[in-house]
Amino acid sequence: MKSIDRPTMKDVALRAHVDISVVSRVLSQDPRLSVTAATRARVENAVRELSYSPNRSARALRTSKSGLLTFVLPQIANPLYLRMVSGAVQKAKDLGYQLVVAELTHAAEQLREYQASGIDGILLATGGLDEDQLGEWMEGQMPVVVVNRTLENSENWSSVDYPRAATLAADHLGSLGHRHVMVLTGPEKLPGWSARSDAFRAVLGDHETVEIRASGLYADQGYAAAAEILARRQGETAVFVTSMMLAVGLLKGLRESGVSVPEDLSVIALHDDDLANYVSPPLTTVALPMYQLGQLSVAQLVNMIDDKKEGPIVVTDPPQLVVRGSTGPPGER
Amino acid sequence: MKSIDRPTMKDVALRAHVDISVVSRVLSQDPRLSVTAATRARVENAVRELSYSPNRSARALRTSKSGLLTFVLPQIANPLYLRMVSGAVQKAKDLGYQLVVAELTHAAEQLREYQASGIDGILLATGGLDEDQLGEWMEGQMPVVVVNRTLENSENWSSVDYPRAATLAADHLGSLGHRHVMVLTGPEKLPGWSARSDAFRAVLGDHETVEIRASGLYADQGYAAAAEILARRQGETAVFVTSMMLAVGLLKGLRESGVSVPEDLSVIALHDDDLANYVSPPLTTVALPMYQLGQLSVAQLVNMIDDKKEGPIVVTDPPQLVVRGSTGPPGER
DNA sequence: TTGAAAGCGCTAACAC
DNA sequence: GTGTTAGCGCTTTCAA
Repeated sequence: MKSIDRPTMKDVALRAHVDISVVSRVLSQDPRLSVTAATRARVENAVRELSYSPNRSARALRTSKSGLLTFVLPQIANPLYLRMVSGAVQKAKDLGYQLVVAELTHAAEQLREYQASGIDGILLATGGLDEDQLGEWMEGQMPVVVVNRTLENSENWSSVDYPRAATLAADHLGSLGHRHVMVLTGPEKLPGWSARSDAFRAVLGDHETVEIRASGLYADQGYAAAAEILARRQGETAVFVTSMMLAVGLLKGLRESGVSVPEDLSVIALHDDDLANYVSPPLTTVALPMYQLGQLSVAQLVNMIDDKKEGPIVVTDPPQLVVRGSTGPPGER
Repeated sequence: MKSIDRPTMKDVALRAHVDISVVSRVLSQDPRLSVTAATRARVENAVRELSYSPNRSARALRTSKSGLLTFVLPQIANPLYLRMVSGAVQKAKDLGYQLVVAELTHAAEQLREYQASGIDGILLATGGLDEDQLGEWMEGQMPVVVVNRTLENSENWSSVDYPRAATLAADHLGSLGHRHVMVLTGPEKLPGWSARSDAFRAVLGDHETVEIRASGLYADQGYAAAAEILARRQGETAVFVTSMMLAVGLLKGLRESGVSVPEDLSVIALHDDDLANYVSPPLTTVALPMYQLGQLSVAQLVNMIDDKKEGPIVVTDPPQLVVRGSTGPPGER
């Protein structure tokens, strides 16, 4: 399959009766441009008439910038990341980049591959790695933004406002009358994660709060955690889950154990997805602006590529409480 | 942020005491290579010592092949497509390509953009467009594979074996004792879709089968269809749903109408996802090899790019019945 | 304000 | 079997 020859800058130059370099200047919107209005118009006409668009490979070679960003995900088939990717795709397009997706497999060798592959920067979404493992990524010469978590030894991260979201969840449970609440959270003792439970406890828990760690972030690990929750429960009337898919699994576990939600136990989770409507009972959540997180992370990365200073990003769009059926007053039964 | 200068082919050539063109030949594994074993070894050593990897932009410019494939999706945030994308990413990497993801928005203008953006080919997953709308994509000079559906006027499509999957579903319901079954299917009268219900009817339905068309393929449209299903139901004891997310919504609709599944009505759906475990009752499905579909579609596309003849692809990995809680004998209550 | 020219790193046709 | 060379399409310095 052969693609028809597209017009080059030379063709445009010929048609506009100018030198190819003039075309280049007009197209690159050089700030200190020195082009007559007339010349510029001729060039722009020629571009339009030929429906010329620059050859990305040539530009990439010349400028040593590929115009490619890679979004590295722990596993693509995870609904949690989809809105983020969607936002990232949109923003990348706006900024003239294309977004390549990749799955994180062998961290170390993979980084080398990326460096070899000529991409301009990396978005790294991988809550599971600790800061040591992340080290080699951050120290490489390639711009990297770690998405959806905080970092202590680097400013190259972006996140949504988990403390605020956790506070919203705590307020909701508090206003319902809950005083004793368990926390179901992710597997690792990572800074981003403890921030979620800490903020939560700051509102609700002057007393001791039982915190259960699931062994992962997916529904099956939430399902597995149900048993531990029930075993360690001592009068708690609600569970705060720090990541939605865990709650989806938990709901199933509780159902099978004959615990009714929310009469016996209320459940609220961070992150929202259409899916929350379809579990039973529908899951009360705090929705977080993941689409915007994707967008802003790309913007941040591109700034790094352009050598503009850029600190960490926290998306300011406020989290939204979405009340569905899984929360209610305590001990209603 | 400045990336350190990577070694070029020239550096390798210098170190191996050969001409740059020899390096090129060794690296491109030219079939009719004419290189001494010794020279080849020297080159390979130099490559290793410098950890050289070719500059993709330069190669792209020279060969006018970017090494980029774009996967166009109707909406990224749809679990249905995830495994496909995952398989495609994996295969693309194996074949030396990178996979760019994009969302389908304005079909017409977008195609032009792709042509301008220098990608080598397109995977198009968009069950919603009819063959006319697809026309401009197929007729362009760019290789396009339409993924997950059949086409009548083109061979450039790939699909899983929906008829076989539908047959599996029908067999399951049949062996359970169901004789009167409704079909809930997608919105359009597309060839790929009628194949699903036709195959199903071939097994079960000598008699007339009521077919309900949902207005989309997502859970909310399945939810909306519940009312119509119940209104038009005349003794049917099961529903065959041609796409999983519809069934997820349907289950909720039935639950809210007080219909118990599977006692009052069995539900079985095409496509499987972990999610099916977490709805209530767990959904019986026929799992389809979507990961392999992603892989094979990429292979097919790359063959087109390489001018190798390639007909349509139907993934041969067999569909698998996954019995969960939503199917049972009719009228058990 | 515009033109000329070099060269980014690589491949491939051709010469030796 | 190996080297020479032209040039892919573009950006950018320098000269006019």
